[in-house]
Amino acid sequence: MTIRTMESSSAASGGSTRREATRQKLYEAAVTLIAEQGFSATTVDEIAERAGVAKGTVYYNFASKSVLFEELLRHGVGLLTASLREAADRTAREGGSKVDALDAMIRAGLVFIDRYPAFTQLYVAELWRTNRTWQSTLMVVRQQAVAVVEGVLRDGVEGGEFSEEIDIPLTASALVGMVLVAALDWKSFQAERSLDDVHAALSRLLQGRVSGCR
Amino acid sequence: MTIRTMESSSAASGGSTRREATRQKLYEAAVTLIAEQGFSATTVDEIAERAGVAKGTVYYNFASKSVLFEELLRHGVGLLTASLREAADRTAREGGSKVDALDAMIRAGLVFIDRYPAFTQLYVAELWRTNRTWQSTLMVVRQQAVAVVEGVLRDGVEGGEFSEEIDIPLTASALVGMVLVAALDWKSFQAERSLDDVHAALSRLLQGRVSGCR
DNA sequence: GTTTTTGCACTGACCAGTCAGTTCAAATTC
DNA sequence: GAATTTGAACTGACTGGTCAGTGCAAAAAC
Repeated sequence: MTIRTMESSSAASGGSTRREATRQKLYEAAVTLIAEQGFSATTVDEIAERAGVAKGTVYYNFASKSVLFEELLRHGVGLLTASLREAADRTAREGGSKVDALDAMIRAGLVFIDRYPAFTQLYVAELWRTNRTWQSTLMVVRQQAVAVVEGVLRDGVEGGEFSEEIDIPLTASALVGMVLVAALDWKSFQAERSLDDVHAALSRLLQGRVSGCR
Repeated sequence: MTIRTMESSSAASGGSTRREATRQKLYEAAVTLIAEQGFSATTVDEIAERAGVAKGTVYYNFASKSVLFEELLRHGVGLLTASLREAADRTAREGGSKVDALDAMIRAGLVFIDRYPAFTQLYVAELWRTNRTWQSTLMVVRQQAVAVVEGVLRDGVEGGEFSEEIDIPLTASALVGMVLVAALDWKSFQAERSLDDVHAALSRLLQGRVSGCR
């Protein structure tokens, strides 16, 4: 058991120290490797090599391989949550409806996945696992993101825009799933298509315009 | 290089030999362990122990750990595809519309995930990875399943039931994602809810009845 | 002069895959 | 029908390699 005192004392978030730059390089190296191969199949030596640092540096900056991964997860989902919230808020500010807000969040989700496909991949791969040390981190972080969608749905029901009958958590999950899977398939199997294209298809589905909306 | 003559001569499919029973036990042991921990983190010793056989038996029945996993994938997705196709065919036979067919397939998907949650979990975790030996197996098998959904969409467009504007592969992905993520969240976070409940929520979403269908 | 990084040798646990040997039910022989 | 043989199925101790994590002295960065 290594002693590693206070990870967060000096420059917890967004610091511009040298250390922060090294950590960023390590995140970037780890994210692609773990997305490709999975956590267990990725070695610390590989991560260090891809980041262009010595192995010792990894352990100078993170207590362990798992801790590196956990902080990576927190970091990534933090970005996503901020982006979703920003999309919802912007729509509200501009006086859009709640469907507009959902639509804006779909786009924000697509933009995120477009920019960080490896992170998304890795996140999906770990999300429903059990018995892993970082499970609780993952749950917390998931809830933060899903809560944004649920909030918009709740507001929509209260404002009379959505049916009272809808099941908020389940509908939120389903919407997230729709975007997630469509986007991952897009990136994996038809990477040449434009974001607007994908967004248009998902919008149509959201608004029930597939089956003519009888 | 071990010599392994004709795997399939005597009782290739559904045979009731002792060997077949052992393989089944190994599949069942492997699927839960790999779903929980991932492929690399799961040891062959663990699989053997949970299946109640000796390690050597694993290697008597499968050329390697990866081969065991690949055959497990093929086996599982085979079941899913058959079930989806059955749902689509049944609806057609009974004179249902294409929306009815999609709805029946959503239910078939939920039933499958309800029965084999571990398999689903493991499948999702591996699907978008790259650089793994079983990647091609996974792609083939994925396409079989998605093709069933695409087929129904295509028929629906031809028959005038769906808009000509829809993007078939993307919409199919999105529908699959909707069911997949909603169902995994259901199993992981609100396992007490009934299948009918979940199905109702997804039906509503499919038919655009969320936003009142203006 | 303090913080951070490097390079590298080392350890101990763990694990995929191997192989010589065992088991036992069915086939063969007498 | 009792004795013997066969071989597919199974066993588990063993091996060779891999990898997370350590330790530390010296260099570099600030």
